[in-house]
Amino acid sequence: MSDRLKERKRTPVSHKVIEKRRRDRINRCLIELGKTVPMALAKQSSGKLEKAEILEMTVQYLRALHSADFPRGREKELLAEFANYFHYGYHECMKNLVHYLTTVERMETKDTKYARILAFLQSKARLSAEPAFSPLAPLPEPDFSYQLHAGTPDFVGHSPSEASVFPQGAAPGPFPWPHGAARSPALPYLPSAPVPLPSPAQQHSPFLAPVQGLDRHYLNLIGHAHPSALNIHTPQHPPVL
DNA sequence: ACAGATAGGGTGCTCACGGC
DNA sequence: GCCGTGAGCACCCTATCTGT
Repeated sequence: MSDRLKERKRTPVSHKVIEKRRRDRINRCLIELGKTVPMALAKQSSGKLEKAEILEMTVQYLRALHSADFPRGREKELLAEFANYFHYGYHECMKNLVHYLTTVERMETKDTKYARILAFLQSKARLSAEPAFSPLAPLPEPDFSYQLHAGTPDFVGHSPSEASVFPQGAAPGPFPWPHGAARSPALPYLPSAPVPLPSPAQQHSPFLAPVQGLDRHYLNLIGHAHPSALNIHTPQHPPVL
């Protein structure tokens, strides 16, 4: 055996170190992917992201980039839409919660608990919006004015007397995410069930603006066969709010 | 408190490669 | 061709976190 090989002789300790370095490399690259893939970045900004999720989103993202009809030259625009779509979803959840609290729980908007819940969600929304991936399309500050003041335009029609929006007085749902899921569901990133999106005329908040630009390419990117799956072009459901 | 999920660390096994 | 080694993978164990 040569001296050079003797120097490289493996000991249990060295193997531990080598393995440690290898795992570190894997984790480093996963972190990089999390910062690079728009869907992962958007989700990461509001909570923990699993390694498996990062990989899944990366696969999905790469498939989208390599799809034949990906609109060349629109990459950055679409990346920003990916990020904004997550915040749009968060905003939609908040709106549903407001509806639930006021109609099902019959909570008064003056109620301190009501105010605290919304203040908390609002603070989380702001935090998650800060590092968003949006080099070309800065995230507009969501309009939360409806939250604490029933009767503002966004809030019109959500008095407790209008609980009939929910069938049998129940809360809207079932939500497409697994009941009791600690984390967001595995891919597909978007819920499989149709999601009622407001028509352009009903979109008052500037927060929704980026989403309006979503086209069939975007929808294909995230695994839906056709835009109608999300009712974006021809909403079949009345807007929740 | 408990169970399930996840991540990290350690170690054995296998394979490719280089020296003899 | 045989042998020793490094590198990678797979498995197991443990710690931590989170939801019920």
